Amino acid sequence: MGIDELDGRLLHLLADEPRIGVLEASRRLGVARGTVQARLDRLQATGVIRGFGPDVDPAAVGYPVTAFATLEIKQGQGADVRAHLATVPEMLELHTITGHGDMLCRLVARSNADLQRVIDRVVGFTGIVRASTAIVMENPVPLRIIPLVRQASGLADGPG
Amino acid sequence: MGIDELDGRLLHLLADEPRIGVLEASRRLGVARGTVQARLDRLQATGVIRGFGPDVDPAAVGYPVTAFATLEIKQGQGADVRAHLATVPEMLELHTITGHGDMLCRLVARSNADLQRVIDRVVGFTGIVRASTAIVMENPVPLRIIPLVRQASGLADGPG
DNA sequence: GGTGAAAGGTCATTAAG
DNA sequence: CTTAATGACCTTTCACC
Repeated sequence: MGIDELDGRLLHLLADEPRIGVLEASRRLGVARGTVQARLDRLQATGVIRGFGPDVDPAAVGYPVTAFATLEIKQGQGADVRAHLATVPEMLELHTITGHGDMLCRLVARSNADLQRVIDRVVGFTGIVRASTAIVMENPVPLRIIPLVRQASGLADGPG
Repeated sequence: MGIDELDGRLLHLLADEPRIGVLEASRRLGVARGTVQARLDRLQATGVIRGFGPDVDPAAVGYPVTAFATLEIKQGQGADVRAHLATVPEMLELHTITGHGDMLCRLVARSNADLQRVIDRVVGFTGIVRASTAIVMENPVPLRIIPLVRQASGLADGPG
């Protein structure tokens, strides 16, 4: 289940320089080629590394506005609502959560005005009782994983 | 600012098969290698592609519990709170938002019990007036970008 | 450790806005 | 005229056996 210190250093290296090769990585880590290859294979096989997909910035493709919407769902309508939300391209992420609301989703839009259109499309569905939206103003900490990897692998702070 | 249809197809291809090479991509897209290379360079230079960092699953490294916390911040304490939150490895993402709360953050933990420890660490800071947490039960739509890329580039549905 | 393949760079030519 | 695509060539580097 866990990852060790070498896994942590490898992940950190890959995050810093994603286009690094196995050979170069083995040099930086001070281990044999085969070791890096085996670790990489294992990390992918166990699902630690889901993939290396391009990290696309929604703002850079014309969607600079982000918002989080909490949706209250009518009992028994969950599956239908999920299917509906999945068809909205501006809906980037959907969670079912505890608490007063039932679902939390991340939305993007071309502008604040456009956000209204997106929200209308999202909530324009029977089964959604109520929606409350919070617009993102700043993003002081963009989605990150390295600090957690350090924690999980027992790495110290500082570069590794 | 925007991206065209070829950019969209390239991003889609990269998302599908992240380890694809420039040469193979050029074959699949039916354009010259230099074209793919130029598009890739431009997409990265303009910030559309932030990087190709490994997509690490927090659950697979021992943090299967996800939660969203809304924090109400005392006026003028924003910067200090941000700095504090940034030191918490289990805090994966931080936004400042409109609405009743002032900040929204994504947290992970080793268990529901461990989440209490994380929350205590997060809110154990002067400047945070109140916190409300929603635990994620399911994630029907994990963070995705391709549908938005299609929308932005004018691609039709279906594979491409 | 060797070998075939691909990445990355440059260039001149050509097409399209 | 400016921008982009193309195919060619070359060198270094890597992945695989």
